[in-house]
Amino acid sequence: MNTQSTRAADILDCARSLIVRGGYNSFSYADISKVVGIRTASIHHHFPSKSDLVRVLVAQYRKEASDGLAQLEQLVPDPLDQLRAYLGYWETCFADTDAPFCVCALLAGEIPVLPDDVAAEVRAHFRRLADWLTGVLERGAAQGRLRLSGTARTDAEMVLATTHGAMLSARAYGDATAFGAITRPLLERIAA
Amino acid sequence: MNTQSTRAADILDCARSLIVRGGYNSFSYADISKVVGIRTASIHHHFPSKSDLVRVLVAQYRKEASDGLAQLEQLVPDPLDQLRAYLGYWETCFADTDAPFCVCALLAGEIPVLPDDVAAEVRAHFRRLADWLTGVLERGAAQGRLRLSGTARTDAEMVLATTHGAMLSARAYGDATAFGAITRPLLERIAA
DNA sequence: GACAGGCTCCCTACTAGTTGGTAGGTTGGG
DNA sequence: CCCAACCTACCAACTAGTAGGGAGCCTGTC
Repeated sequence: MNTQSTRAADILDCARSLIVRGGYNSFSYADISKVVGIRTASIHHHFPSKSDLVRVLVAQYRKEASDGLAQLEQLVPDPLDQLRAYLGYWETCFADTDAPFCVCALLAGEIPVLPDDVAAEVRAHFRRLADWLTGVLERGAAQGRLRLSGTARTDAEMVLATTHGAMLSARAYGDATAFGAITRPLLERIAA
Repeated sequence: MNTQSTRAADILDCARSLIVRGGYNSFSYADISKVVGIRTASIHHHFPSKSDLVRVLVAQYRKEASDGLAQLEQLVPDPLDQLRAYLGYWETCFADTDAPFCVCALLAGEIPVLPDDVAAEVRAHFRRLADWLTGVLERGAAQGRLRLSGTARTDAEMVLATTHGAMLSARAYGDATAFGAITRPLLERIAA
C-alpha cells in the first residue's frame, strides 16, 4: 500500500544505523546516498536539512520506544519482569546486532553541539524512560516484588544511568557481553 | 622555563574542552586555531594528524586521571571516602565548569568511528578505572566499610557505568545537579 | 476517453564553505 | 649554522544545501 514513504523510511533507517555508530557529526548525506542508492539532493527533498532528518529520526525512535513500553505494560504484568524485558531487549540487541546503542543515549553526550530541536527530542526520551521506570519501581515496591534503596524516582534515574553507562562500557571494552554483565546484577539487587 | 611546550599544551587544552562538548568529529583544527591564536598549519607542526592530537590528548588525560587516583590512594585511607572523593570531584566539575564530561566516556560512545589507537587509549582508561574501583570495593568490603551485592569486580563495573550514565543524564536533562542526584544515592547504597 | 495541469520524486549540475593535510619559506634563539 | 616554531599559500576531498529540469502519476474537465 503506502510504498510512497519507502524511500523516506529507508533514509531514516540508514541514518539511524549510521548515527548509532558515532553520533550526529559522524555521518553525512553522502554516506546515506551510498547505502540507500539515492542522490544527496534527493535526500534533501525528503528532509530539507540534516537537523530535520535527525529530529524526525529521534521523534520516530522515541515513538517506537514509547509504544514498546506501553506494550510491555499490557503484556507483562509483573514489574520485575518488565524490567527484565526492558534490559533483555537491549541485551539481545548487543548479542545480535553490529553496533547497538540507544540513539538518544549517544546523542545525549553530544547535546552541547546538537541543534536545539534535536536536543529537545533527546531530553523528552530521557524523561519518558525515567517516568516509566519510576512507575515500574513504584508498583514493584508496592507489590513487594522490588526492593528500593531510595525513592522510586531516584532509583529509576539510577537504573537509567546504569543502563546507559553499561552501553558505554560495552563499547569501550569492545565486549557485547559487558552490557548483560553489568545490568543483570543490577536487576538482582533490585529484586526483593 | 619550558615555554617551548606552552603552545602544544594550549592546543591540547583547547582540544580537550572542544572534544568534551561533542566528541571527535565535533571540532576541527580551525576551531582550535581561532581560540589558541595559531594557524591550522602550525597545529599540524605539533600534531601531524588529528588522530595524533586526540591520541596524545587522551593519553595525557589518562595519565592525569591515573595520577589523581594514585594520589587519592595516598591521601585518603578509607575506601568509602575514596569513592566519595572520586564522585565528589565530578560533582564539583558539574557545579563549576561549563560542559563537564569525562573525555573517555564521551569518546567511548564514538568508538566505532574512532581511529584505532584512540579507541585503544579509551579502552585503557576504562580498564584503569574499573581496576581501581575493584580494588577500592575489595578493601572496603574487607574492612566492613562497604557492602557489596556481587563480586568486587561486577560492583565496580556497575559503579563505573552508573557514573558515566549519570553524566549522560545530566547532559540530557540540562541539569548539572542530576549527576549528584544519581551518584549520591549510589554511594549511600554501597556504604555499609 | 483524452488531455492538460499539477504534484511527487528523483535527477544532474552546481555552490560556498569547511575539512584535514602539505609545501615551502621566514624568523629567532641556542 | 641549525633547528624548532610559525607563517602564507596551497590542495583535494568533503560538507550541507540550492537551482532547475524531467519522468511518472493522479485528478479534474471537456
